[in-house]
Amino acid sequence: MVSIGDLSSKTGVKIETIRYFERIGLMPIAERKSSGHRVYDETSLRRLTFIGRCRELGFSQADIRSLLGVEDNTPSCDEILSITTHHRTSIKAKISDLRKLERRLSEISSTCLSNDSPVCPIIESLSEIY
Amino acid sequence: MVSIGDLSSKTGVKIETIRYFERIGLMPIAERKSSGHRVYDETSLRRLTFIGRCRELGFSQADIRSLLGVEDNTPSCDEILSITTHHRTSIKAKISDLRKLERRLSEISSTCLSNDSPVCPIIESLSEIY
DNA sequence: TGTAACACCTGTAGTTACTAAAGGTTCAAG
DNA sequence: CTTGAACCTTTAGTAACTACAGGTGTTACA
Repeated sequence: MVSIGDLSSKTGVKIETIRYFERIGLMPIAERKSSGHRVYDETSLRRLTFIGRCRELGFSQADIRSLLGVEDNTPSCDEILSITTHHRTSIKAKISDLRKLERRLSEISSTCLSNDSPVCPIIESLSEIY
Repeated sequence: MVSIGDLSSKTGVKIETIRYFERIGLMPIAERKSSGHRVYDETSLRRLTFIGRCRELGFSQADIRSLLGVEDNTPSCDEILSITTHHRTSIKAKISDLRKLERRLSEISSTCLSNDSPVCPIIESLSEIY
């Protein structure tokens, strides 16, 4: 039986965020001492650890909800794998988008390096009307 | 002299977003017809085109503000190159983070494929307390 | 036993970068 | 002259928290 501060340091999830997770239903409403202070057991610790890791892996709250079976019942192995695969796919897409961006930016930057004209070619190329 | 709808279709920036840009000071307060309808000239078109392209390149609003010299005066070529380079660096960092994520996810997924145990190894590994 | 420092409580507002909706005017075409 | 599209303002909603204000509880030490 630990306090919210202890739970926070064990999981690396900030206190405010734990309370927020309770508010939005990702964490169950914690039991309280007579003073109103929250107390947690190992089940809570496991659940918050899970949420924290999912967060580190970039899963959305909606995904985490599904993985935890918050609104529906506990998901099957198939459903879990499907959520994970879907997330991987969107990460790959994001990587490819960012790589394109990076290439464009490097092209644009290169126009500047060897230029001391009064007008900035970066700004010019970005404002150009076709 | 064009309407907000025309400006929107020329730049690909949604009407609501144009009004929003005006509200937050990225775009100057537009001149109005007696009816209150906004009218724009080519200067506006160039400015919005610039903002739109920056947005596509993933620059933050703060960056765009600096590039446009909204709060300070017009930035020098050096400042422009510095903002651009900084942005590139953070994109590269993001790419490398996402790649790590992707690898972790693929490891995690692989534990599931060949397993029909009653307990999901993905969920287990993510909830595990050390 | 007193008191200081700290942990905890609730509730609300702020963040980024928009998007959408409600409820009303104006414009342009037939 | 009417009708439908385009425009206006203002406000609220989104994701996923974070931070603050103003108060109560707990604990360590003198």
